[in-house]
Amino acid sequence: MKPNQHDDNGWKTRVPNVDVRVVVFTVSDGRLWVALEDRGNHRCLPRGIPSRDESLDATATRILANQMAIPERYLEQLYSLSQVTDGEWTVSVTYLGLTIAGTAERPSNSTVWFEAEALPEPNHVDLNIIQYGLVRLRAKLGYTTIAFHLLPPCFSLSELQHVYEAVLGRELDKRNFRRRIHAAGILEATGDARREGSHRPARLYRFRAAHDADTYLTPAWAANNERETTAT
Amino acid sequence: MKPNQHDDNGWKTRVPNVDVRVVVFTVSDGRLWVALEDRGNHRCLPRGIPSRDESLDATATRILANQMAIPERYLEQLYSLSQVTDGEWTVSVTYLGLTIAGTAERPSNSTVWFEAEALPEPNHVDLNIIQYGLVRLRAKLGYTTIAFHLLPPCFSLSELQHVYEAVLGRELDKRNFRRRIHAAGILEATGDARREGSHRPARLYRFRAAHDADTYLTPAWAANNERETTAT
DNA sequence: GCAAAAGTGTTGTGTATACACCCATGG
DNA sequence: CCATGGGTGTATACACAACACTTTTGC
Repeated sequence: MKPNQHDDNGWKTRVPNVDVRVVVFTVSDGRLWVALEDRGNHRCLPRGIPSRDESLDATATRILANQMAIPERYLEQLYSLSQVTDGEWTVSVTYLGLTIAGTAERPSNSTVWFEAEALPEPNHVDLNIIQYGLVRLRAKLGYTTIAFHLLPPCFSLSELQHVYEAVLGRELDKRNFRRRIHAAGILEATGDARREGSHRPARLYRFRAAHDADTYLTPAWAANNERETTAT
Repeated sequence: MKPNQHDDNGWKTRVPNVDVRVVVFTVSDGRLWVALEDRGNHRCLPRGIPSRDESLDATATRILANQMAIPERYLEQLYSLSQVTDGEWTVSVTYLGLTIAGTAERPSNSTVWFEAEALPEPNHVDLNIIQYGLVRLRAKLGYTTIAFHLLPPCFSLSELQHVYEAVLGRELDKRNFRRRIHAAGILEATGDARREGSHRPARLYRFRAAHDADTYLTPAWAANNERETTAT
């Protein structure tokens, strides 16, 4: 039995611990990465305990900002599950997070990035959560503009395509991809171009204001219904 | 302050209560209904407290079976949220459930069904959950076979179409609907027909074995990762 | 001039939509 | 024979996949 277990007075076995765990993805170098927290002898998903006065979304943001020094660009709740591990009963609320590679000002030394295809030995629960997060992320690429959040405000179409390819794990046809993006009407050209090699410069784009389409499967009310209410 | 609040010893404000709430839909009489629990002075979503030795899915099933006498056919987790209501901090894990109208053997007298379009005065949190459940159900009609669970094992194509129409809240074209269903290859004719009025009898169908496509956005591991594990 | 990435169109194929009439039965 | 719901096909528009070459630049 571990010290913080209180089977004797009974309450600790009847009320679960609640934690929030976040699967943060980023794309860098044409590959997809997942942030894990380095706890010396093992690595696990960034996690933390919600407090009474914040929403679960806010908890997830706080975990990333304070513990991992990761400035998150996008957060979406994934799934909740109950587990008993080493005698501790925990209900975990899991989140999918996206960020831009290399945007942390002072990278936390407890944050380590792993390629999504070559993860180390996280526990089974965390591994399942990561895999499910990837399933959701891949699915959402198809019908939302979620990929925005993996890119800086200004980018080329090739960069955008590389993000899609890194997440999906397969190559896409350049012409079909560009047609689809243009048809969606979500980009506007900045007018600038970027010269970065012995080849034709790339035109740069930014996303238009209305990014809201990707809150599709996330209930709109989830962000702000977490304050005091009166009804039961 | 309510009696079960323990601000003085501190732990109750630092560990939330956890409950599970289920939005159960059924289709009957061409309309969509939601089950609420009648608590005398108010009505709310069926809810209950998870216990240590069961998964959250199992909690939801138990709530429906024991409290509401509703035999659920389908369950899918919706969303989790944290709220402080009347001084009580609660993390609620919400579920979408489907059932077949009139299948309860001994209907519970605390279960009342309301039309989804004409709900009474549930609290705001529950109302939001119901609306979000409906959004998810509608979305899933399009790309899964979730509607199966709102019908008995044997049914006519018109009955199936009526279910779609009741959930979506709009009429569908009969020929396009039937073509789509047939093209999906998920039905097989029983060979029987049903005579039930002064008109041509309807051929009856059943669903083929492979219903699993609707576990799409629900992680496959969610059902059975809830037992004791060893790693952190 | 050549290597390297940017950029551009057409064609076929499948999928969704709109739409109107005949069929089988009970009374 | 008629009212009622069951059952069927076609034409059109749109979305998606396959596919190859020209452009601009740095060196």
